[in-house]
Amino acid sequence: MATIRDVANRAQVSTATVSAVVNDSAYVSPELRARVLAAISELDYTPSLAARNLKRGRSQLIALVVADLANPFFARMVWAAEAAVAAWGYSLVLFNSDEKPENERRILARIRMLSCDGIILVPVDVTSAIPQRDTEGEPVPTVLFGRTVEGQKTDTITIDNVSAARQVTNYLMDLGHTRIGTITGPLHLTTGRGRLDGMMEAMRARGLEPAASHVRPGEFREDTAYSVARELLTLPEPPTALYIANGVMALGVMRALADLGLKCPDDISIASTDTIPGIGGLRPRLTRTEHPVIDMTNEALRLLIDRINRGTNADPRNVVFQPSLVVGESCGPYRDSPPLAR
Amino acid sequence: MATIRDVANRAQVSTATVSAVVNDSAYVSPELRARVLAAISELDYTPSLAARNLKRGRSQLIALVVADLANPFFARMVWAAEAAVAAWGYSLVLFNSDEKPENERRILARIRMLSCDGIILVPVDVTSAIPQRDTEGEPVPTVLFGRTVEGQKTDTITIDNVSAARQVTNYLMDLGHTRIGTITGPLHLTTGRGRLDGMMEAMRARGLEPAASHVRPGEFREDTAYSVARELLTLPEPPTALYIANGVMALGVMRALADLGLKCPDDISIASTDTIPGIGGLRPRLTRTEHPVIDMTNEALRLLIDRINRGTNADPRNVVFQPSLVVGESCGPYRDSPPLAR
DNA sequence: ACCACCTAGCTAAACGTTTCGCTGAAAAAT
DNA sequence: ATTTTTCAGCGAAACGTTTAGCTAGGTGGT
Repeated sequence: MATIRDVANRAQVSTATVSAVVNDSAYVSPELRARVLAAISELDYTPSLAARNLKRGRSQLIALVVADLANPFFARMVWAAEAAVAAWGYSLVLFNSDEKPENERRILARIRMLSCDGIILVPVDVTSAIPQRDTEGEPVPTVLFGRTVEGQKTDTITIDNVSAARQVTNYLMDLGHTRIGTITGPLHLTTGRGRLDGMMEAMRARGLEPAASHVRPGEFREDTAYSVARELLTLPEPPTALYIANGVMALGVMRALADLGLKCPDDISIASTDTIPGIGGLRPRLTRTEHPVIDMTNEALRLLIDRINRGTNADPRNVVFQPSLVVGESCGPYRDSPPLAR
Repeated sequence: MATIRDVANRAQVSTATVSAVVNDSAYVSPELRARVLAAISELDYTPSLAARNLKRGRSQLIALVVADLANPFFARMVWAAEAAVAAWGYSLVLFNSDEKPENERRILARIRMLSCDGIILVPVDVTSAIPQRDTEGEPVPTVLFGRTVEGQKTDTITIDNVSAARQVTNYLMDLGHTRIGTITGPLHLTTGRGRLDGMMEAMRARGLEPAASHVRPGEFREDTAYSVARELLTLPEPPTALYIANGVMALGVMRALADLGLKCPDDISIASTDTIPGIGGLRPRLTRTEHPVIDMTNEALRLLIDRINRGTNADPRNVVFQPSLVVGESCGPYRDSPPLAR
């Protein structure tokens, strides 16, 4: 492949002149510019970003590390991130830690080797470590997404999980439900913990509390939620309403209802934090809080590009998005003695 | 950030010795090796992939260019590709051409600049151009995925679209349906064209042909399929069965049915090529051909890594996956005079 | 005519790594 | 004891680009 030296030879100019034309970084006379452009075209010259990176210390790469790429929530985030990164003139390097700390460590080491200009990270745990450029501690520009991490001075983009859960729980209580169960996310994550806290706070504010047997861990996984929902729904005294802590688990719960021959809201009311795109149009429409994933991702990129350009000394910023309740068709007023599952 | 020279200084050896230790590429005495490893640790040294790339001519990057990242089919592909690429020791650079030729051209130019070691490309059109390393025409190792391109000597991974459509259409005809409609993909794509061809061939083999008004373009988009389905289903003599050419459009059709108060298979039978993960568990379960996206993606990566290692001179390989019909609950036997939509 | 200033284009070093070829010391062969 | 062979470790060039500093020629002022 042709290099800048080949182009310089062909155009009878220096490499500095070719570089000035390619980058439009200095005045070059029209005559020389025309010769350089002709040589570039004739030789089909493409600059090497590796060489440019080596000289300038910028890779034009943004790393995105999601926690569970199989989750449609993160698929939407990837979609938005790719578009935003392209719009800013970068390329997206995608990693999936699959909720494993050892994967995350290896990925962050790889990101240092690639000398990515910035990172968007969905941390696997509250102790995830932001990579540093060197032992003196200058961090790679990083935005934490959706979840926060202890003791780290980085920009963060989160949603108000407590408020999301509170809105859903209040809605169910407004409909008269008092026996409300929940299927939770992992409680070591700020998202999982915040959503359970929000539900508990909302119920306690009205002098209520879920039965211990009605609070089950679903690990943010569809299949786990499916199993747990079957258990909940076949208890002697099942809940009359369910708060489900993410969209993927909501899908599992809907599958469990279908398999048990139960309908919502006839037999049970269900509502969730977030949903799955695509099923939003199916009946019954799920009552849920909506996460503005696209807006959050775009804002994360804006913060990150700003951090890359302005350096890492400025105070970190924490942007908290507010979820909004979307009332669907999956919740109804409390009624005595819902039919037992068969 | 520490460089190999810093490590060499600290360990009192040469950069060649440090490189030999880091890469395990030559014998180094235990004493020197220990000194180098200690220095690496003390200085928190991370090799620069940019410098390595410049010297070796290998970036350790694989580019994945999908055609529509909003489509869950491609989201699954991205999930599988990230895992496979990581397993082979590469990093994944993700691009979304959004079915636009001008995006694809810009993306392929960027991939050359990044000197990606290989590309998996879902081409936007049958005339998409595989990038060359130089004007002498040595191509970047590339595997075309799902769709093929005219006159290009590259490895390809496809599904037998004709067979997929034929299986679904035969199933519907076996149930007694003769008035079968279809919502097609873009016909300039080998996938869209192949599926319509397969349906036509299957019907013609039994002396049948869809009514012209029953063949509508859905562009592989959910919202387009939704509109088109409403039109089809409110015709004076609507089809009694529908073949839908991809999973996303099947979702749109199901939404249209729900909005029109129609049920399948009671009011109409519907079946599709491919589906959307996540809705497979909801009722009624969609009858469909299943695309082994994960297997196809893994095989694409195997072909690509092999091509990277062995060079681009070997004959191209074309692996065609066979879809399999999965009978769900969305099709029933033909019955006279299905109820009209209200 | 001479001097001062400006500027387009050039030279060459540097970015961080790899690796070829060299060399001095040790081991083996005679 | 001498000669030959082997090998661990090293020096330095190269990968392709950018850019600081230099210079020759042109322009403007006196």
